[in-house]
Amino acid sequence: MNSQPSSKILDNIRQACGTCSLNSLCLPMGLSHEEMLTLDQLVKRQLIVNKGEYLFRMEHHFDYLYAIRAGSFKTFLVSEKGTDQITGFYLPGELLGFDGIEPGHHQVTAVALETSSVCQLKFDELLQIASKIQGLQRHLMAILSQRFNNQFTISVNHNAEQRIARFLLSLSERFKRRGYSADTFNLTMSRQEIGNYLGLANETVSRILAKFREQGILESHQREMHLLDLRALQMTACG
Amino acid sequence: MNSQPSSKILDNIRQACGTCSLNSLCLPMGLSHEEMLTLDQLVKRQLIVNKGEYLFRMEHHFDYLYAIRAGSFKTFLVSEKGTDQITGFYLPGELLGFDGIEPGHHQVTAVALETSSVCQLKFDELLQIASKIQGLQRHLMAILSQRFNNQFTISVNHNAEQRIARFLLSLSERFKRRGYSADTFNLTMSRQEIGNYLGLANETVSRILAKFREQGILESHQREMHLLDLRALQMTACG
DNA sequence: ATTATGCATTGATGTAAGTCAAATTGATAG
DNA sequence: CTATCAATTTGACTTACATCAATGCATAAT
Repeated sequence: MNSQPSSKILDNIRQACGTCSLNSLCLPMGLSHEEMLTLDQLVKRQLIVNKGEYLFRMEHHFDYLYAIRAGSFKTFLVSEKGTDQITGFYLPGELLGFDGIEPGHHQVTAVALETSSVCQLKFDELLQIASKIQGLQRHLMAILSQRFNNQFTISVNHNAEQRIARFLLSLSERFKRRGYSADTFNLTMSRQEIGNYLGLANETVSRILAKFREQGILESHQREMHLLDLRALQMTACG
Repeated sequence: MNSQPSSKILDNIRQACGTCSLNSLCLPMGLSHEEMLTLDQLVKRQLIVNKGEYLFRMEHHFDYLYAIRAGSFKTFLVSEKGTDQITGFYLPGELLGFDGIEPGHHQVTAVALETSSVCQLKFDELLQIASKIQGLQRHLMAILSQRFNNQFTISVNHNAEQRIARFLLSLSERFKRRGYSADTFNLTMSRQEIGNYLGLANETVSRILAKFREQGILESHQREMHLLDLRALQMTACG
């Protein structure tokens, strides 16, 4: 089964992540800063995905997780009658592909929203390492559990305003954690895609953003977002 | 740190699960049938929770996962303005408590919907064992990933009929896997609770169940459910 | 520049589901 | 057996958001 000894695998991962500025986000508990110094295997594990291209497709075999180095992705599932349901947006430093673990093939399709760069991590190897490294195993489960919890943050019992406020705050939070501005960013998804994700019509998204502008909560032009009053946005999110 | 050697811990778990008819559901990949024969530590790890009692509470410290032996639970979070949001229902053979992994304290409160019996599993010990047993680690992640995926099965882009149809099918499916009838079962939750979970008013739940009755899709009286036409229900679920 | 093409915005109208209210049923206690 | 209380059902009315439609802007292609 495991032709590669796990210490060798571990070395490869160390090399791959050593110089990545995002390593603390992908696998924060797993590998100490000291462990990650060399980089020669990095390029081998790196992948460029152009805008609109698939990273993986629903029903295709599951082998890898992907850590986003740069860019962004959406995942969606295609329903019985052919309509898409967007299930998530993914930003730099975030892991994606977990949806394939169980039946062994992906439950969703992942598409790049802009030209993006990802690191490919063989899931089996990652698990092997996780069983060796204190905290990594737990961290992977934490990612999954948090993702599940957050799903209810943007949820069925919230109205359109609250959903959009929460969506913006979620993006803001995530950009901030990655060292980007928490109040000024470009959306890489359309109104249509936001609406689909939140269960709203794109017109509703547009109207509510207009309302937020009128209220002085934010400025926006097309996909440029500038949040002016995070506190007010939080109040709106709560209702 | 680990005063107990992991082989000792493993023995305890074996003993706890050896005679439980649900072991194949809780930890199917982890422990072979042969491994689980003795039972003397079982009672120690078993817990009875009466209807309406808490299994764990939001913001309380996270240490344990719970495997349901009998009964059922709901989990909910309390929003900023004090309203509840039900985040899940849990049936025999299912694990709950994962919500606490990340910040180290629970994100939701778990309440018994009827008198229930659960097994308490120390999460740290479970992880220790998972790193030893081929497949268990992966299985735990699979549970989490599936749960996340399923969240979109009952989702924002579906109307009231579809949500309720999907909810019933989900219950049916889960009862079936546990060896219970797939078409006849008692709901342990109120219309109010179903509505809260699905983002609908309890009146809407009531009305749509009435509609399903008229259509001959099911018979229901209070909380007794008898699904007559699973195929039709599936069609409704898809729209 | 000029036309195409897709996305965003804004307005007018319709509808699914929420809210409010009352009636019915069932469970529990006295 | 009757009273009480909660859950469910059903009806009348309201509303938030969807849908349909038209217009305004961008970016890209000619």
